[in-house]
Amino acid sequence: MADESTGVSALDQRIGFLLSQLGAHVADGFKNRLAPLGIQPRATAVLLSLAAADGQSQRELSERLGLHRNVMVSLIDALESEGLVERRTHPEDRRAFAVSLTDKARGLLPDLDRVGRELEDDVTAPLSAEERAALLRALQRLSAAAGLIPGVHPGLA
Amino acid sequence: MADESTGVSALDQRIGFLLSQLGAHVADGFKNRLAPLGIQPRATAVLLSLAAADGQSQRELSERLGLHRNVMVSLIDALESEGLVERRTHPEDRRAFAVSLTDKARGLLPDLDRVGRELEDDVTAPLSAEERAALLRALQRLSAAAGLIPGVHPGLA
DNA sequence: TATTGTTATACTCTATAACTATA
DNA sequence: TATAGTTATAGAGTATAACAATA
Repeated sequence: MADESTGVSALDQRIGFLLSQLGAHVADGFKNRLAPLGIQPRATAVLLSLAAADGQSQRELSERLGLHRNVMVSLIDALESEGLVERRTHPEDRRAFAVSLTDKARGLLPDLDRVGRELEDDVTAPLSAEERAALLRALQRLSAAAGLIPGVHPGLA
Repeated sequence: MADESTGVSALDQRIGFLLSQLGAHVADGFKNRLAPLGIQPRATAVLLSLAAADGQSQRELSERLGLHRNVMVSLIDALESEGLVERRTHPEDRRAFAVSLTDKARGLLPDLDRVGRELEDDVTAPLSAEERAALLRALQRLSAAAGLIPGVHPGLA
């Protein structure tokens, strides 16, 4: 396993390295496939979070996605100028906005889902259905054991 | 699988998302474990590349690691000021340097290897030895099929 | 004429703090 | 007094182009 001259294991024998390498590759692929839709990964995270719970405040979105609230301002600014979200008056707190998806954004959700599915199909193409299912279960267990919040990407921050 | 109200699959059911999520987590963990050694992931990549082939020029290192040559200048500057590499005269090209590991850097290699092993053990703790081996093989196949160069991390760039 | 290493420049990102209006 | 959103500022990081020495 270890190179005789250096005593250092090859990185491609390391699960940690492979996870990180493949993870970065997948993240790049996702970003590239998103580009034609004119949307970025962070914006996607906001849209999906709002799809699950519309009308969240910017603070709620920031906390859930692990971003600083200052960053959320320009993110929502961009989404609003693209007509994908609206800042509505918050029903319970006049300091806050209730950020809400527009119809245009709802029309985009299936595309976002499709991009994710196509990417997954491409990346896992070498695996049989059984191997794919086993990999999914293994990754879910590792993610849970690492204390990662389901659906929250640490690289967004 | 898909949420009834939105038609969007949960991200934690997606192999692509999980790979990216875990990959970012592992990369963070690696960076954190490296910090006490006073070294960064990029610098680690340079040291490991030199451990495999000492005396490479900055251009060779740049190409192999997927970094721009301008970035390599400050990277080597930092490593040199820390006493981990030396710029020697290149035996075949007087424009170039032969970047060489110092004894101090060679003494650091086992630590770098240990960090990678400890991280892998932590991340894969929930898996049996058999499951771990199966995961390693699956990730190796996916990495190869994706056209990734063994041992080269796309996120370095 | 092309290439290696270097430097300068502008551009983007990020982090911190401070401000306003509400609570 | 604390919080939601915003803005300003400085620092880090990145990309581009240009330069001197050498091929």
